[in-house]
Amino acid sequence: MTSRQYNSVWFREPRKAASPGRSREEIVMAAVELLDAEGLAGLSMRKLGAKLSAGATSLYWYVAHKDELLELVYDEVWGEMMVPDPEVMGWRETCSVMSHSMRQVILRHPWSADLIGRMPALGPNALRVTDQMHKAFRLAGFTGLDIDYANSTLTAYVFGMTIPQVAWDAAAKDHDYDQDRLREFVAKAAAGYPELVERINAVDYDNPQVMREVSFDFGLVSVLDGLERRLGT
Amino acid sequence: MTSRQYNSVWFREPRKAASPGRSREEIVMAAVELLDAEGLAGLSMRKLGAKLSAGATSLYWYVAHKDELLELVYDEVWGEMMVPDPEVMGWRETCSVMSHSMRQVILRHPWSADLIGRMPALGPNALRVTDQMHKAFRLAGFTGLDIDYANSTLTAYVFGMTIPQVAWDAAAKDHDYDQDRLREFVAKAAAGYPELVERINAVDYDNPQVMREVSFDFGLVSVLDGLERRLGT
DNA sequence: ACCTGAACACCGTTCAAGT
DNA sequence: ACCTGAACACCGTTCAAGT
Repeated sequence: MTSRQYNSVWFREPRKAASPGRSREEIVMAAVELLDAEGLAGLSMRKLGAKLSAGATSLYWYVAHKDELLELVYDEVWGEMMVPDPEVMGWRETCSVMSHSMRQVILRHPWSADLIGRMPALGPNALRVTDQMHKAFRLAGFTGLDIDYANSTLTAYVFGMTIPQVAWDAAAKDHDYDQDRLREFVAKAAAGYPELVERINAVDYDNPQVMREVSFDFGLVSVLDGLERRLGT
Repeated sequence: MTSRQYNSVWFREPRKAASPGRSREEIVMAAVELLDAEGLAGLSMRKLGAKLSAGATSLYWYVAHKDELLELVYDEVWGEMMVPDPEVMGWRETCSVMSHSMRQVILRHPWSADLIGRMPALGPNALRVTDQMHKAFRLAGFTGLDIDYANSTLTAYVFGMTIPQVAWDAAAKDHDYDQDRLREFVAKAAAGYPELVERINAVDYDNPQVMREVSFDFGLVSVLDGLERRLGT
């Protein structure tokens, strides 16, 4: 395999821009725009180069390879997540706000869902968010490794809830938003599974967004309750 | 865009094999092997064709496109998940066993982590697992949509906990398993974040597997406690 | 009905050559 | 120091042509 040393993007000073639109910062910005518009599959070094009116391979002066670029855009996503100060909001409220923000950011940048399983979140923005969350859990009363565990649990919930949702949205978009057909499809697929059939009609297909919010909050409250229980109050 | 109708793989009868190693079943099996060996990026129609001693494009007789093949292998993964009968095990134990099984399956097939955000789980195996889980939550005392919500919450936790772990493993493998360097790297990256620095040395770098298990169980118990709380006992 | 190879329109990345 | 285009080794997919 590659067998390179662990020298992350984050440890090399970004090279200075020589022409307009060619700093690391601008490259990353353009990449995010391209990703938002065309998804992960729509980002190619060639297209990105063109967008910056540069030769496709010019970018390799600023980024070692595409994966590095993805590390950079991934952290950009973390940069959009909001974490209130747990000292003024209290830990539960902090967790709640942060969870909703995290979810919204991923839904806003669906391609980021694919990156979560691809590279660890080690950029400065990710670390800042994690740091704040650790603070929240420390203030809540967790100590030692339990701080990490509690944070992992909450983050896992948010990711796990949001990532498959992105997949659903993508499938729906790909197949022309035809809610009725999708519903029919699911009903047909679920036929023969008694438990599924039972409740398939209970689902409110007309207000999927609302149902999702309710579902998300149900789980969030459950997770926070479960964590609170660890505090042994 | 493509704008095709919602006609999933699951509704077309698989075409019969004409030569040995060319049924849908065998194609999927070979694909899983290739994926296990070389990861998602290592699966190409050409390589898969070669593995089956077929022309690269012969596969298109059995599968409409690569995405469809991925849907099939994805469901294969769901087929490996074990769900005990909740009527004999009780709901909490059922959830626990299923969660660990789900996690192990994903770790065994790391490429599956990438598919979770890419396509909905609508295959027969996925439906079977979901059906069983719904049964467990119904027996637990949940009713109506709460059954869906509870199941979503648990599944989200397991996915969200496991997917980023796969990313870590991939990064570690890519960078030569050098635990010491990785540790040093993380320490350096975390410098400047007081909460992170504080506990970075508490992490047991020598037994990462053990820590992960502990972490997973911590979160799992929390989630199950939180769900139980919804039952209002 | 099933399979093939050629062809098309793409990729990421390297590298010698330019300024 | 920075950028380029050509080139290499790949992709997924289509399709006319074979049996």
